[in-house]
Amino acid sequence: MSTPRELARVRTLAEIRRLAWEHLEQHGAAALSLRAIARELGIVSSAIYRYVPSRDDLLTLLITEGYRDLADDVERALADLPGGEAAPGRVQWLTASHALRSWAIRRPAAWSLLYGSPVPGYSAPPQETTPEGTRVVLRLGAILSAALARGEVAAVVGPLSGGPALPTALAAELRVIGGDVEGGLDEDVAPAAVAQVIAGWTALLGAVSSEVFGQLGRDPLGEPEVFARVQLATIADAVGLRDLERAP
Amino acid sequence: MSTPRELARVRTLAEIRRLAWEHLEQHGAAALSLRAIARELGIVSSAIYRYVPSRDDLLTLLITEGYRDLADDVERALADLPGGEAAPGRVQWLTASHALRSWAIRRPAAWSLLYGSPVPGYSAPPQETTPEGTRVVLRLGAILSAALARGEVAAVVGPLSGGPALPTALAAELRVIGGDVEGGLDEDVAPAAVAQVIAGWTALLGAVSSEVFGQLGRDPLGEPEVFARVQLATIADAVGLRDLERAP
DNA sequence: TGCCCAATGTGAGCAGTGCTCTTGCGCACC
DNA sequence: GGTGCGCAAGAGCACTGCTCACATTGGGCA
Repeated sequence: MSTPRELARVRTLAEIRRLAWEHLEQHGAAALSLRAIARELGIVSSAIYRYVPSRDDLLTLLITEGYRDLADDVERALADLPGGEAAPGRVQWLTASHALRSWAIRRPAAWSLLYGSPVPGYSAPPQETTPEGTRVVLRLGAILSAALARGEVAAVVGPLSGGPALPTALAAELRVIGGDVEGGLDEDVAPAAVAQVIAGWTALLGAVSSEVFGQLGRDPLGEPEVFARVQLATIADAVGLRDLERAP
Repeated sequence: MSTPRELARVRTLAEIRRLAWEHLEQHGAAALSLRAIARELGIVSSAIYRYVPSRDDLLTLLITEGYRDLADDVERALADLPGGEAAPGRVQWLTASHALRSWAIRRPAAWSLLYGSPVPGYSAPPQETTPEGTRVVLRLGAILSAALARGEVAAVVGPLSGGPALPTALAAELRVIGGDVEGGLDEDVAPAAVAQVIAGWTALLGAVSSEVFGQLGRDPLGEPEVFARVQLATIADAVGLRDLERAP
């Protein structure tokens, strides 16, 4: 292994991915063109199929790479947090939220690819994208579970008290994570907590997507950073994460 | 006016819109093909340009039509509400939320067109889409404003107390609506309320989009209706709308 | 060192797309 | 009853994904 040919091959493949991202950032997912990539690579259009089986496979490649990069970013931000896992749950959640948002702002096309409307005629193969794609949600779930176990979460509100059972694969995974945490999650509280995490997650997706996609009008607010901070803090509130410094 | 020719023209245009929606529902926005529509219309491909200037103009047409249909749906649901404007704010908000969601479930491609990632190379002309596109948010803002004036909204939480000013066109519009309501909104509370509405709105977008786009895995929960109800109720909670029957 | 064959690059070609242009037909109006 | 305008037809351009037969070339083995 690592013969010159294989080395050249991975180099070419990396260059293809780089050009593909460049194209994606400029022209959007649906306009991703293998021919254009081949052209910029200085190669005839058909030769690209020596490296990438099809356009859809390239998309899958980019999607998993995007998920991985995003999750790495979030986990890096959490690792840089003073106190680490011992930091207050709300601080961890907000750190992850802001890492999520700034990644999306930095790479709007990538965000669009991961969390925008699905590319027509293409659906990502779950067995390849799911592992990387669920890392962030699961991390958020772990954060909330830990905070819950430490009593940092306000009482679950409204319709969720004694809420309905939510049997789902994601819920199961989240409950597993909850089980790993000191104290774990007893049966009464777990379904509601799972619902809270998912609700917070979809709210995060909505807030970030609205900003990235310009859904609130182009440059809706004079102060995007301030507004984003308010939005993300509101979501942290909605999830029940108490601000330990303000309200003891 | 209404000569036979003009009549035939509007009939053909309506048929084009119908076929376009059909195509959209089946193949997605980016795959919308004028040639295919012309083919199904029994017309040669170039003839379609007598009716629709370009593919992008057809998209604009569909987008405004979609916004209008959605807003009409929401307002119809609110009009059918027993009590009408006098109904509790939370009931009105939840009614609008569920109308929004079921419209999205019923017309996923339309939802994707309106609130998904923007179609690359195309951006909707704001002067044509904005009026219809903001009807639902503004309605939600009016509902929250009214509820606020009637004291049905829980104290604004966390970081929003005395929150930062949010000077924006949307905020201005929302404040105008608030001014129409009995009692109006005084300066202290308005910015926070505006932030609440926008936060609730983006959360709604996120929740609905996650469900429509299958972001939580395909068929994530065994009981989609139950889960949606919990999600939407959580958002109503987050916005601060109190459940008058449960917690007086 | 030299040779073989697999890995890679080439170019033509098929079917599809959006869009433009010229040509000619037929209907509606005067 | 003419006739001018609205409309359809068809060819054509440039682009896409993808396939296939063929040419080239360079790495690894004898």
